[in-house]
Amino acid sequence: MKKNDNLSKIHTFDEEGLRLLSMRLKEIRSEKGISQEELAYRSELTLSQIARIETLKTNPTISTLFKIIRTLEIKPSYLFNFDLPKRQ
Amino acid sequence: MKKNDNLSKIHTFDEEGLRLLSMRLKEIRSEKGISQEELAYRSELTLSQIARIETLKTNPTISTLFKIIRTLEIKPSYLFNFDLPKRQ
DNA sequence: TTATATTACAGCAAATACGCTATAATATAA
DNA sequence: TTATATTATAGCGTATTTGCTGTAATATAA
Repeated sequence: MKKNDNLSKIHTFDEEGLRLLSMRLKEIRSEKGISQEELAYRSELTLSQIARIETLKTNPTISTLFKIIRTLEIKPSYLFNFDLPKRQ
Repeated sequence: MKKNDNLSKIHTFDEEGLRLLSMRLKEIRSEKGISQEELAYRSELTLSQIARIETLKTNPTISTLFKIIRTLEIKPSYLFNFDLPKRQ
């Protein structure tokens, strides 16, 4: 997987955004008292993928996040309830 | 590009979510009076990619959307201000 | 402690996102 | 109308996501 090779990256990784997203997902999953495995199963995603999102090992597609959002029965804006300042 | 080959799809495409997202992006871009090209340039994305998002030809990664969000100087929740009902 | 549940990590193959470049189609202005 | 701006489409190459399948590490329970 080689995530430490930051030299060969075209599709750039917004680490700050991904970190905030990961935090929100963990928070909401904890609120709902659901494990990564249960979320994966109910979302029709793999446990791998849920873990990769929460540990910042991947840059998920929006459809993957939509699956999670639908499963958690939340509004998309609830998962994305954080600020992302403009880059200077 | 072959978007009509729905038989060999693993990474599933949430068409409804992508359509809602596309609508919000067009709306916000129009509110701000900015062209796809201008948005692409300022976001450091390609015009191709912006067009693909708005015409539902791609399933963008969240980092791509974060670039757009930062450029438009909006909250992530503003772009995701729509509902996604749970799948039965 | 030991057992169990949960989370993290790893490698492979298939599918796809994205940059790049060009062109076509469409809308808007003159 | 013609010119110009904007949006849509297309193909190619590379990097990446995701599923799949394990295994390891860590937390929790007994």
